[in-house]
Amino acid sequence: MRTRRIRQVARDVLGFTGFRPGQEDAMKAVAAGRDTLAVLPSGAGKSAVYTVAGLLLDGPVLVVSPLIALQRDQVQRLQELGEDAVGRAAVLNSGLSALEHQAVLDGMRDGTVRYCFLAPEQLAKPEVVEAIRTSAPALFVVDEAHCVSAWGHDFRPDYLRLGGVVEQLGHPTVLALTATAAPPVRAEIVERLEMADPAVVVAGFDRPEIRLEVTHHPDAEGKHRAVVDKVCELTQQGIGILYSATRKGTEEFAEALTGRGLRAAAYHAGLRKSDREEVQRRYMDDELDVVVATTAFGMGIDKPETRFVVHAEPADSIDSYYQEIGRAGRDGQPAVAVLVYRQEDLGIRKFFAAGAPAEEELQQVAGLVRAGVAAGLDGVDITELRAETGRPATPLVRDLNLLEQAGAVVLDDEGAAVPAPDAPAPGQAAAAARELALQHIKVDESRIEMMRGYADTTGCRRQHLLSYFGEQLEQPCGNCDNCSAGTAHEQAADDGDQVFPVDSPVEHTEWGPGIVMRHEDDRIVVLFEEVGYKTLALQAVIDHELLRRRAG
DNA sequence: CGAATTCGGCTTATGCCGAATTCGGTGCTATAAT
Repeated sequence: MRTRRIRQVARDVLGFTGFRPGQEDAMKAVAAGRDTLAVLPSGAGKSAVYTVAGLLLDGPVLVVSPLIALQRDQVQRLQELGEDAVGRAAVLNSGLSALEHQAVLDGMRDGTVRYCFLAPEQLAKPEVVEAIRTSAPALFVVDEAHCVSAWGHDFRPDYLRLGGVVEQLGHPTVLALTATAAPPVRAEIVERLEMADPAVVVAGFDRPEIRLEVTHHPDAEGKHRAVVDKVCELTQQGIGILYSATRKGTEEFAEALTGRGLRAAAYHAGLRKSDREEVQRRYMDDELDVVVATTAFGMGIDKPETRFVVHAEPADSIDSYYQEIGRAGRDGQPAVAVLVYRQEDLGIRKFFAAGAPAEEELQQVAGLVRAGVAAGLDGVDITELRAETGRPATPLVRDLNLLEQAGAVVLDDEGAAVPAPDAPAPGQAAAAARELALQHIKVDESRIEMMRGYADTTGCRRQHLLSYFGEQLEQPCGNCDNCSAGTAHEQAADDGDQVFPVDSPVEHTEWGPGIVMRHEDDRIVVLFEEVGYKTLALQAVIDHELLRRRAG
């Protein structure tokens, strides 16, 4: 019954004659009012889920999207389907005048605006949340949901507060969408968005058309040459993206490649907005052979005939790496992902992962909250903290989030902080909050180590990548450098499988509780709650009784 | 964490070397000046 309605709407509105893997399952779960996490590859397939499910639900659809450019694209896509078919779609952001802003909220309330796209920062404003609440949204979509875990902790902390927003809105059905998320990232998304007993749909993870290669280089100069040569070689076959970790790196590579006769341009967040748009437009219009970019380039870029993605430095995690190489070969034709690897380049990722707030800083914020409330305020908000400390808002929000997790403060609907009922003294609270931040850093560093593991493996690279995401590939893929070189061999089930099966909960003598993620030859990889991923030699584990199984 | 740049000491005048310092990625929003 519901299945028929879904198929009918998908056909009538989107012209679908069939579904991509996972799409229909996700639509069904959402249409049935169930919170859903859908891990589906690339852009087009995901937006269809909320477009269709939204039409079957009674009430407006709210879509949280990280970039304003992305929001505009989605609105345009819906507009092309016709207002008669899907209703009105609108964006809600700081680019609107006060009048326009109000008009969108009014439109949601009177039912004329069916889809509303906004960034999480909009939902930090209580009056916006309140206006949306009265429009009784039926569906709360978080697009690019991996941003919750990737950006929430320090860069865009409002992502961490979306769970509270969902509650304030009366818990409409929540749909989280992403193209990549390893199991612990999935768990964090579910937790942060306060999703209730969610349906988890994972499909179409493998991208067999992308050939996987890693080349190793001991020195910087040799690596630089290898990057330029590789890109020159690959542009014989088509266009692509070269990722570099720094802005300077993108400029230098772009210049070197231009010198080799290629149409190359750098892209990073330090360029003027108009220049960035121009580079993107040229890439989309086939006027460039290669875009040389930092991580600023990618989200929302859909260029299916991208033939290659080369990395001049490793990404900060396998999650990010998979996201970035996934931009190649979306047309289903052969493509290639090359990591030009030098061990020292992991250093810059470690630098980015560092940076816990100082204890004095946290103590000051905790102290100000306490003093403010003692002086008669209902709560201390960011504006007051900015005035008192002279520090920018983003780190202050991060500090408050850490203090909240440490049980020192409670944040109300207005975003104002009050001391928690049994709050520890500011000094203790600061120590606990800093401990939490250090724990995040350890986990981030362990994710970087997993990137090292990918670079160093002599096994099938695709098996390695997919097992990181909890997917098993039975046979070596035959489409990576290790398979071609003959060093890849089937990952045979070994003794470890009997004692510590994948997914089983374990406890380490030093690192505490964790979950077995995968087996690699004579080693096992465990994700520990407090220290992140660790690779352990199975023999040592057995000899020294380092791990024991625990009930889970 | 590592690369690039600047600084300082030594030395004896023009430059050289090691030590110290700095810098490095993602975007929203609000606000001020055209």
